[in-house]
Amino acid sequence: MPQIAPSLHRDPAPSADKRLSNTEIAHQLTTLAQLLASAGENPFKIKAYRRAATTVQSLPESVHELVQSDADLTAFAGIGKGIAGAIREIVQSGNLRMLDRLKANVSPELAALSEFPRLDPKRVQQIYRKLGISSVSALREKLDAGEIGRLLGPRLEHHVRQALITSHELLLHDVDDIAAAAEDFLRQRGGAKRVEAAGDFRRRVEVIRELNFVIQTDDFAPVVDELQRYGGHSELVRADAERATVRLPIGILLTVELATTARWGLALLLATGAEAHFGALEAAGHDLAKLARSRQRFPTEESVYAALGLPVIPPELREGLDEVARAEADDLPRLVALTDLRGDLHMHTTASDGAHSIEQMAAAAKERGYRYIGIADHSQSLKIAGGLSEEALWGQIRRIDKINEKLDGIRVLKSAEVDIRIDGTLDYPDELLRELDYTVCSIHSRFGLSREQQTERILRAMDNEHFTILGHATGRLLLRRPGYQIDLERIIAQAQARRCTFEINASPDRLDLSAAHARLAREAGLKIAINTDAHSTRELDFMRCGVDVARRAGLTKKDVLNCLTLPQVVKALT
DNA sequence: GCCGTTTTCGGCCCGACTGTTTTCAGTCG
Repeated sequence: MPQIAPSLHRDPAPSADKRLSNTEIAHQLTTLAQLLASAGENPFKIKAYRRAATTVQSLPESVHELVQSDADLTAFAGIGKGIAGAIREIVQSGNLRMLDRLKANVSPELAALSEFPRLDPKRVQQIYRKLGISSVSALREKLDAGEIGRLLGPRLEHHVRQALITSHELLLHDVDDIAAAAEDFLRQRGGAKRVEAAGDFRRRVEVIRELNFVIQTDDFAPVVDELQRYGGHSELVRADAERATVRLPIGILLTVELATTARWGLALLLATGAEAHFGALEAAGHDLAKLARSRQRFPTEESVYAALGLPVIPPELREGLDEVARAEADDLPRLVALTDLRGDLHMHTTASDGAHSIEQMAAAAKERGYRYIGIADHSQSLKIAGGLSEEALWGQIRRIDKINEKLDGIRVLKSAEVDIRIDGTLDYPDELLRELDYTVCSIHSRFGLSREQQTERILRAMDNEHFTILGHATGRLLLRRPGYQIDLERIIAQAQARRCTFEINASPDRLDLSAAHARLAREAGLKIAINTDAHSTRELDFMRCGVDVARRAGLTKKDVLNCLTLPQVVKALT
């Protein structure tokens, strides 16, 4: 079929032809970062370009338009004068001279690698040499054939796989800001009259692939049009008269569903999920599908659940576990809330790898309404994190006593994040551990032990009478690293026998215990701590993420150790 | 290259251990 000549009716302005999306601009910045990395440039400079690229990808506004309207790009985090200039050059000329120069100076295979921002050029060149290949397509073939794993080991294989597959998942904590921006966008640019988040995000699932909103508007088509302009351009994945999905520049999907006032509650419930929850409702004889077919009004979720003869089930519990049975028995838990927390039992200070002093952490905690905090700096064997020597911990104990004399309204508890050594012994002698109010004991080494060995290691550690809380029980890092293998049921049984407990580590990439694990611990009757593991005053705000997990696990404030008052917690810890 | 409750320079972890690709790169917080 012959090419059709461009229509003469169209706007002929050449500069308007190619409007770069934020994705394309960010891509140039990450490509540049890759080439700088290959050229052995200053790592901080490389990081700066990567960070700026992420910022560009996260913006709902079109950076192209921002440049054209002469907006100040340096107002955005991680974009200073230099990178703002680079972005302007990309938008105005379509390319970046520095990038072209660097490309011209490297071999074609290295230049090709720069298209894959997460591929480490050094490691790939190593693979190229050993396998006698020189292209990304060959690399992909070798990966698929299992040769990289077989010849070069699982770690390199993992690296290549991660780098070649574009990530379409984000941590819940990172999506919080994106969801807020998307909601604004839908109201202001889309003209939506009412917007409410649903889906996994509303159920507070720890990793998000798709962001869902239910919206109300008189005209859905302009919303769909506008969504495709999100971040300059967002690819339309699917759309019909009442539902549209785009892929945002940052990688995750955004789905918007139209609802009326009369059916708002039903639409919200259906968009919130999870499928397993609907399955559990159906299995218990609650015919949600019939309600959906009816002409009845369901303006709120309350009205939907009421029609099913049930109280409202909190979104965090809608996973098809025991929530429907508990709702039927009028036995839904009153889930723990952020305001129920009275303290935080795991944080670091400048004594090890934290950014703030004991006094600063205490002041910041007091501002958040806490009555106590526990300082749990790293122990001596964790050199990289500046773990405290025995002498240093003795000194910190004395210092905390002095600080407590001066503090008003908040008490600092003495603790340490004590390494569980390979043989299951703790990283400080008993006579020192005895001086602490409690301990957080964690594994920070030898993740590769077998399930049996790792479990034994923790069980042995719990034999120590000074063991109080198991820190980040599995060591997982979401989207980066699976945890080490443990037999949690045996460890829970030992915790019951030895009067130990667990924490939900609220660090957004840990969330460890997971909701499923926290549920098991709760069912065993253990009181679980929700701890931020904060390394700065700002990270005390991670508590919200831990509370999300606790709620998904069905925890009430009675199940949470640091919902106790100061006298109660002191008693519970002795 | 960015940034500032250590603000216009000098920071932005980094240091010991692990384990096999057996000699240094990856990994822990």
